Amino acid sequence: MSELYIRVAEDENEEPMEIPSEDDGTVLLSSVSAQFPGACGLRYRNPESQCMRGVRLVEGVLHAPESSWGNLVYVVNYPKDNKRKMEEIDAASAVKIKRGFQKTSDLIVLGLPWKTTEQDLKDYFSTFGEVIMVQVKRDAKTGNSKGFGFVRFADYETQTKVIAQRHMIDGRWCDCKLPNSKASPDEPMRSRKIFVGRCTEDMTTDDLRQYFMQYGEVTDVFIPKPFRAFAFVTFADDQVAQALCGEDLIIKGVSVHISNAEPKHNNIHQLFHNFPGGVASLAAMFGRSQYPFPSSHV
DNA sequence: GTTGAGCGTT
Repeated sequence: MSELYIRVAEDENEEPMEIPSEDDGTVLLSSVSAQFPGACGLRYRNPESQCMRGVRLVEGVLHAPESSWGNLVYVVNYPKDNKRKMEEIDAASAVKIKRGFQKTSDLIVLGLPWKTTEQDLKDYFSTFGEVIMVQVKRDAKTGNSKGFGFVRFADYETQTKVIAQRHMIDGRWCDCKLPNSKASPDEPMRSRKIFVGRCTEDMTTDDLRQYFMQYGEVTDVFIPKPFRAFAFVTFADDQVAQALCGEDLIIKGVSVHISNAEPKHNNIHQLFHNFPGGVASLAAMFGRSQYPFPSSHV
């Protein structure tokens, strides 16, 4: 065995990544595809001919050219048909990859004693792993607990463990489940704009812009006034927006829910949208069987 | 000041 690692890149000009070789000097294709999902082989530029050469691949094992990998940078091959597709998948999952492969989500905690506080929840769940968010839902007026809350863990393994068992919290058995809010995932609208639900009043457009910048270029942030607990964020790239849909993100310590922004209605629709009795009574007033205004999109 | 299956001020 000559080297421990070979240098692999997606492109000759990209920064290479070191991929481990096996004891016999070969490199497993699986080692490559672990870092470059979808990879089906390697190639390199032959220093003498300046032509690209393929690396021998036998049953998932990549063999060094001339018995040594040398100091060359090897370039990843993707299946021809899938190349475009792979790029799209990469872009769409870039957000998730940045954060790690297993995304955690908020868990609903059912059956909490009325007296249980967020500190109690945090203390209890911290025995399982790092807790990054807790909430106890309360009546806005009285401040009384509604007997349920939410918890979010840093690691997916923790989440899995917590869901799998019942929890004795302050003398009551409680259940942790994936909330219904994402049981029926909204879809399929390739918008560059996302709906940010469960915003709090202290979130400014700057806060949101600063936060969402990490995922891609933000071209607009809109917060309805007066406060309505949601906002819209528009990205330059629709794939960034799509990749975020369905996720719960934590901004200023609170969990916001990302979904597709529904197509914007024009002013006349907005005006009549909350009409008492609904659009049916409106239609009746207009002597028609249907909502009197043509629908419009985006 | 109560309660005990559920689902987070779109």
